[in-house]
Amino acid sequence: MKSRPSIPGVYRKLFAANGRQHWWPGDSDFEIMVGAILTQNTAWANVEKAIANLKKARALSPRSIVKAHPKRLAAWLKPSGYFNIKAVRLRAMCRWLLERGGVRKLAKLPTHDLRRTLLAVHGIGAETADDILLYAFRRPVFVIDAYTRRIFHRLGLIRGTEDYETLRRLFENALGPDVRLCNEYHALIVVHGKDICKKRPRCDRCCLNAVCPSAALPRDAG
DNA sequence: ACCCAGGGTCATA
DNA sequence: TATGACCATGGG
Repeated sequence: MKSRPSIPGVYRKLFAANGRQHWWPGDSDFEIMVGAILTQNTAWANVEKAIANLKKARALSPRSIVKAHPKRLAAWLKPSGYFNIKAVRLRAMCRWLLERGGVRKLAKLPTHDLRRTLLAVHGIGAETADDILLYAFRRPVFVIDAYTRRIFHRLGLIRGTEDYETLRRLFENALGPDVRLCNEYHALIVVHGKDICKKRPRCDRCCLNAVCPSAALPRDAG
């Protein structure tokens, strides 16, 4: 007898199987924001190398990045891929920080105002903005990523084609405004998402087996 | 030699 | 609104 999946129920399973993830990795709120840009469609291991380059050059600050030569900035970012584009995006984010008086001042804004101004920055889209809101500004925001869509589609809770805001509200309504919960939930999804509902899933070994309708099927029928 | 990774922008229909 | 091209490195 399987229990029906739910958004809070999936969290309990993920947490029970994997424990706390201690996210977001980074030594400062600014480093978290830099990581959020650099990790766009990019493996985190590559992002770490780029951030290490910035640290070694003592360039991990808004001022250093804005005044650095574009060519040199791109060179530091090289290991993270898309380095020309990310150099532009990183500069845009740092300019925004400086113009707005820094993280401390921005932290006074209500969440929806903070999101609006973040989304106005070139290179910051919905997911990156929410990464920054949740992990750098500690706002109760649920981040929707490709793993979230795939896993919850597989569980039969969503169609997977809903737009970003629709899914974000769905999750936030189901969870309530809980920073700790949003933080841990998204971290669990990203860190363990690769092993869940991937092609030819081993449903018998998946930690969501007990709540996954697809797990009862013989093969990959999802 | 593929395939993919903690997306976003821009052009086109 | 909704696809598609493009960006680019590193690990499996």
